[in-house]
Amino acid sequence: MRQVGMRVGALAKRIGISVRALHHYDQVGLLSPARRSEAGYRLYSDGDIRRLQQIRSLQQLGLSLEEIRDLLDNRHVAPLTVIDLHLARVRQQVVQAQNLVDRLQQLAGHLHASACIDVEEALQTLEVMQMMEQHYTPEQLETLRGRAQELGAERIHTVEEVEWPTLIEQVRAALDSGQDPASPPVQQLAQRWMALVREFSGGDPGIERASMGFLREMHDSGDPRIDPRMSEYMAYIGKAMASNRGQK
Amino acid sequence: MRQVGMRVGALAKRIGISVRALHHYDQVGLLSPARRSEAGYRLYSDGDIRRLQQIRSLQQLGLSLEEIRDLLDNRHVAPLTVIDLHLARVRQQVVQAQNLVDRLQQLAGHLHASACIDVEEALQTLEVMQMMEQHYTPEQLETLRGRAQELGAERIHTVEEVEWPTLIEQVRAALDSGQDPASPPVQQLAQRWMALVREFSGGDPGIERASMGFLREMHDSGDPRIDPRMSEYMAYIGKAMASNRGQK
DNA sequence: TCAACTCTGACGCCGCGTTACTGTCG
DNA sequence: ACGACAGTAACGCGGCGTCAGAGTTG
Repeated sequence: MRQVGMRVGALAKRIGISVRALHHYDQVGLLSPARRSEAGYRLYSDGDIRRLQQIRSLQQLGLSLEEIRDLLDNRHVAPLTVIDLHLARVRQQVVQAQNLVDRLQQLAGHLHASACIDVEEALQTLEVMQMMEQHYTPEQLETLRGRAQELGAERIHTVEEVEWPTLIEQVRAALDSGQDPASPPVQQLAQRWMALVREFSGGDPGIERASMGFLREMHDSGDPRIDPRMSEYMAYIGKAMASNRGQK
Repeated sequence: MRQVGMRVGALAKRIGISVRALHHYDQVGLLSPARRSEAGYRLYSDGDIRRLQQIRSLQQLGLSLEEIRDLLDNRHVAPLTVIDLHLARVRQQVVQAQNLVDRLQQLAGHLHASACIDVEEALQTLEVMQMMEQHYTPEQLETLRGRAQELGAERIHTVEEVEWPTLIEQVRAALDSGQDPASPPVQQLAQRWMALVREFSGGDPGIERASMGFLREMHDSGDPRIDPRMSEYMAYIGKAMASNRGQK
């Protein structure tokens, strides 16, 4: 019995694998049975079984069938290199999956907090968060989080949904009516603008600079949540602030 | 320009995606352009762009295209559930990847330590380690590791490669020559057997019991590294030990 | 007319799962 | 002659990459 070798079904059951898998290994040249019966049945030798066990072990380490074949067949591929490279890959996977977990937790947090918030809204929040993580340094993010807590969710909501839109609209009106940036009304708008920015940045110049890049990036990417004329407004307010500094 | 919509190439460049991907999204009904030109060119509206951005965001969270479609199309699939479920999946991924890292590090350690050790040898070590992790409790493993350090690598090697094989061979000879398990020579072999087991188990009865299951498992799985008559030897030695206890 | 773009259609990847149909063994 | 096996061949999954060949646009 042992001499003639095992057939696919028996081997599959013994190792805990599917017959199809064995067929596949044969097909790709990873494990071909030592012999065939007259009827063409695959007959696996003890050596084949050992090889199969090695294959399974290496598979559980996450190696691809091709890598396993190279490892077991070619002595010239250094196991050290293969394993070390693979280790680096898997480490990378862990990091990325962990990042995913973090972001998903944030999103889940938003969803649970705001009860029946819809996907789009949560996604907007998430997108902004991701953008922020790209544009601010970790310390700046820390500072911003601190400011946000001081201000409270209500105040933030008011500013984002009421005060900024109102201010932007006033700036647009002033710009379109051709008012001089140095004129008192526009100066007042500029003051208000700076006040709002300061309220969130906490006066940190690094954060204010980063915010500029952040806004420009969102604008350039054509984000429809950003007023397409935002750069005009910013230039206009910039002139107003410059004339103010000039006067002083 | 904005009214007629963007064509694939432009949209692809703007979002940072391939044209093929957009074709694919259209094919699977994830994102179909608002209109088509007379020549059949896909023309994407601003709404399409927003949707595409949402798609990309959800993709970066690791959701499948199908899940994304369901989330964005059907309001009846609760985002909470989808996200929470996915979060659980990704957490699982992290755990498994971390386990992989641990095992790979062990393997890499063996490879680096024994310089030019070949794959098979390292794999054997690894397989045994995995078997051990299944059969011993974490505390037992801790104990075993402690014992192994006390004994030193050299002593372990001697026992595994010389003393055990020698003892097993003597037991086989005694068994095959039909010696009475209660006879003094066999009693001595049993003493030696127990001494070797105690040297590694540290006398912990839980470990000794687990080791029995461990050996039997390896034997039943037909591992060619285990002497196929091992269970015979164990029964024989068991009798010897029993007769010893009976005498006492 | 030419380049740059667009279209559709089809195969390839990886590790098999899943039919579907035919042949062999006891 | 039947049922439990074996064989080969083929498509399918996910998310596109990558041709190939033909038509459109500026």
